[in-house]
Amino acid sequence: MGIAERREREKEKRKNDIIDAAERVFFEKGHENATMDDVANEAELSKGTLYLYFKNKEDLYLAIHLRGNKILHSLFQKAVKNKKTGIEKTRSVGKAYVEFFKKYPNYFNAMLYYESHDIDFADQDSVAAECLIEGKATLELLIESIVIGIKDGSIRSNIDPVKTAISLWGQTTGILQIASLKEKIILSQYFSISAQDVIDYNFDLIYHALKS
Amino acid sequence: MGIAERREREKEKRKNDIIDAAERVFFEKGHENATMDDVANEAELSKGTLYLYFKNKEDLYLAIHLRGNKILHSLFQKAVKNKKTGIEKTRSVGKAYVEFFKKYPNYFNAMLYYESHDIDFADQDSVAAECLIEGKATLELLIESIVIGIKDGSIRSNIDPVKTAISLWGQTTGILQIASLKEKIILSQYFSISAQDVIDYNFDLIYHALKS
DNA sequence: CACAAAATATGACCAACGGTCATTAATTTT
DNA sequence: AAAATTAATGACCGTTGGTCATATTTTGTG
Repeated sequence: MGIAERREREKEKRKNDIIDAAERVFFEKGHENATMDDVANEAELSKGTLYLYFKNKEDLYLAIHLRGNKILHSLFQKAVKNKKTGIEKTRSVGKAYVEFFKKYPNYFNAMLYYESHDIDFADQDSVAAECLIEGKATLELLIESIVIGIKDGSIRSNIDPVKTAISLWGQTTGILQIASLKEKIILSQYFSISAQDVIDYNFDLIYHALKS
Repeated sequence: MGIAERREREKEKRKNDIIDAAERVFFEKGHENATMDDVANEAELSKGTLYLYFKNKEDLYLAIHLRGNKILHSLFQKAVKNKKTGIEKTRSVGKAYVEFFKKYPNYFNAMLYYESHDIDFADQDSVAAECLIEGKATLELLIESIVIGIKDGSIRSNIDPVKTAISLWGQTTGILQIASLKEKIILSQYFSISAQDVIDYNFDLIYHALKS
């Protein structure tokens, strides 16, 4: 009964090839300016075929985001491993997020799209649902770091790990969003500071809020 | 020479009427699902006329955002006035932002659009350029509160007011973005916490980071 | 008032794009 | 080899943002 499995493999491969093509197109033109015809051409498939593998344009873009989120997840895992104390782990996770932002700006944009749009999670089989699971697993690493920090005394004990993790996630995403979209006009032109300055500065603030 | 002035007034009035109509449409359907034809119908004008007053759909939506930002600005002014110490002013400004988020969810959505999209500020006469100025004036109030707090000793002196203000702005926007878009699915369903919990919690974190 | 000039407004029209579906092609099963 | 199932195609459709030649209204002039 190897046929069904082979077909499954081929289907998965084709799906991946489409995402590969979609990345080339979306990363070059951006989500708004990229068209499904572009992707079809790049993938050397007809447009209709794309819709056999992905529900719609958003679903396809979320598939790209999912790849990015998996990268981020592994960066978080590395970050947690390399440090001893909880607060160091926590800070390291934050640094990993910034590293992700700088090293994979295109994936970061896909993440921003995910974070700033009202995604439809209703369909359990959609890519969106997968993103949700992957996103939770990623956040869980941050929560765990904070828990460890409370236990080892490096983080003050009167905080709530889950709320703190969500706060940190939202905060940092917000800062990186500004850094990404408003650097030229607001930061540089109005206040003569670099995105990196604000990012670094934000870390100090957070550190100050958490340490015991 | 009253004619030119009257015409100018009438032009301004018409512009406002269009924004009024646009609010009704955009607020009901959201930015993506609202069409320029909808707005034209609601305004009882032809579509072509809309384009005499606004460059494009985004410009019209930004005009709505500008109204929202002016409301926020006045809330900030009130917030600053009512408090004595710098840290109280700063906290009060934060509370005002949350009040804005709750009381004017539609304007808040317009603000989120502005914050999460790559707006074209090139044209000096566009609504986008006005938004920039208004946004800066609003942020300035936050900066000023922090400066006062450093002077009166309620905020620790080794922070940078501008960077802090930008950080707080980005952080809070990030949190409110999550609260707004991901409440149902992530916060409630996954972690059983309310958006309000996270917002309040975030305030405590920030307070902790700033106080001397 | 009559007529020209300027300013406004109109809506038919266009191009672009996301998405669909009847048809065709390829593969597997019988 | 024929039937049945699965996969792929691309012409086509509806919607929408935006335009522009034309029409209407208002203002200026003799």
